Amino acid sequence: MSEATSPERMLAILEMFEKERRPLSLKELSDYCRIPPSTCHNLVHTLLRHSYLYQTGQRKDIYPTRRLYDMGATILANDQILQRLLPAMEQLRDATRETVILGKRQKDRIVYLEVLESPEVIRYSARAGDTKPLHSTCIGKTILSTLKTEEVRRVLEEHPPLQVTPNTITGFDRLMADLDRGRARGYFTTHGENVADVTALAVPISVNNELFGLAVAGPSHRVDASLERISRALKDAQENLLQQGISGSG
Amino acid sequence: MSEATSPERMLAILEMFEKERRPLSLKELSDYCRIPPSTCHNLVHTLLRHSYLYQTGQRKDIYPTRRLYDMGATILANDQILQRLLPAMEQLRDATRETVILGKRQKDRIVYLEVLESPEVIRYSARAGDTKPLHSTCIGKTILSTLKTEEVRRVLEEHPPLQVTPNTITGFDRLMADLDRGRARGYFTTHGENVADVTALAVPISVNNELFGLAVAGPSHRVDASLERISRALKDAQENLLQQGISGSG
DNA sequence: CCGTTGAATTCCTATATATGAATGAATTAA
DNA sequence: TTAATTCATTCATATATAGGAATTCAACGG
Repeated sequence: MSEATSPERMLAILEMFEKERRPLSLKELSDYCRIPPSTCHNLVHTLLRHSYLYQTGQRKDIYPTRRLYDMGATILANDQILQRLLPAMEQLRDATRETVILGKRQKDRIVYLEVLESPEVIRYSARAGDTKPLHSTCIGKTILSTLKTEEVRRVLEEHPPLQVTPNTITGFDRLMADLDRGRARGYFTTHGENVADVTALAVPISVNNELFGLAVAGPSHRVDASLERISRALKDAQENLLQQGISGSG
Repeated sequence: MSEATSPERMLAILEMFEKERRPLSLKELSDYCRIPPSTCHNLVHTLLRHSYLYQTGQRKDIYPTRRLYDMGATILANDQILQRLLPAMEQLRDATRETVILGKRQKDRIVYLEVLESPEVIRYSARAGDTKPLHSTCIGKTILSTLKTEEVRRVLEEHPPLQVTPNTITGFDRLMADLDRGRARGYFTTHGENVADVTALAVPISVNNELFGLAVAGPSHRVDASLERISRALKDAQENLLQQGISGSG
């Protein structure tokens, strides 16, 4: 029938407003989201009925109401994990002046749950909700490092690692060796393995017995030059959270 | 098939997190939202795939990511109408110390687009996205006042006015007389017609040739006692917006 | 004022989806 | 440790929905 499910299309409509940042007509939504007009009409009217959208302007232009924002704000304010980790993340961002990321494994990907961007104009830039591979990101390696060798092998077989950049480690043995190095030094790294010229470090963090990865990422030239200082700050943050009883890392 | 469409159910799931303010299991979502487990499973996994939800805790508890909030924030920040009206609304709220509301007609209802609540502990309380009837709210009367008599009659025939409170005006002639009084004095009122013991005043505001209603609402005992002062503040706000070229009221 | 154009809306049916029932996984109790 | 229970997941099919086509509506230019 359709190329996407109707719930997905509903998300696509909302995301289109996020992208375009202006009121859109039914036709525009239909075109941009690749949804047939009649189907788009139905979806938009469902959202209108529930007050997630309203009609503005004479040309029947449509725009989201505050409803979505208020919902997101309430939900965000009640996220126990983010609440508990945010102060330490802010401190780490300020100490390193690089982008700080909280991530978690979701099946065969890492999802970014929180991104605090560096104050520098040249910085690692990402958004909460972005997903990245397991094998080519430092948070991913952090997660993989907690698995048994056989489990890592199985994961990599089910989801063969892509050569994302020239530096990406795709071989099983080389990856295991890299994980060993990470375990030994207490943090995991990527050197341009997912994005060229980006160096990132990550440590495991455990909240409520659930595993997360905390990372610092930035342009290689800056991060490599301060690797000692940054890794120290990252480990300090991990230690800090452990002291607060938040993290019993693994 | 189902009692609600799948996009509606997706909204119901997100709203459930807003209501419960905590991670929920699939079973809980399924129960609370009255969605069969298998269907709920599908919807939740769609949201997981798109990073709107993530799995937290060991019991497969689920919670929304920041994604929704960030989307809402971007969209809200780009709402031209709210941006232009908000300063005047804040000023009006501070001047009256009562709840200030921006509303718009959506078919046979008024949708609240923005609500700035009074600082008083006893206050008119509402949320953006709430919808109210046309005939028993002051913003509704404001909108009706701009229609021709015959159009008002048709609207009321298609959506017969309910007796919401003992004070609700349901008769056509009495309502038209009330609209006339409103036109004469420059603002429209309700006296416990939609909620007992609530008095509200509204004026029309036009942005980009599109009609909105701006209202002040509060407990009758406070508002009735300061009717003169409050109506003056409301008209001042309207005048103010007109000066800025925002409002060419009707 | 009317004709033209493009968008919004409605309608019908082929088709994707919802869900009851069965299975599998995991947690708790005994 | 095993049994019991509860929850998550899969699957086949009855059923609601997506979308092409037709229609209505509205804006704009002549």
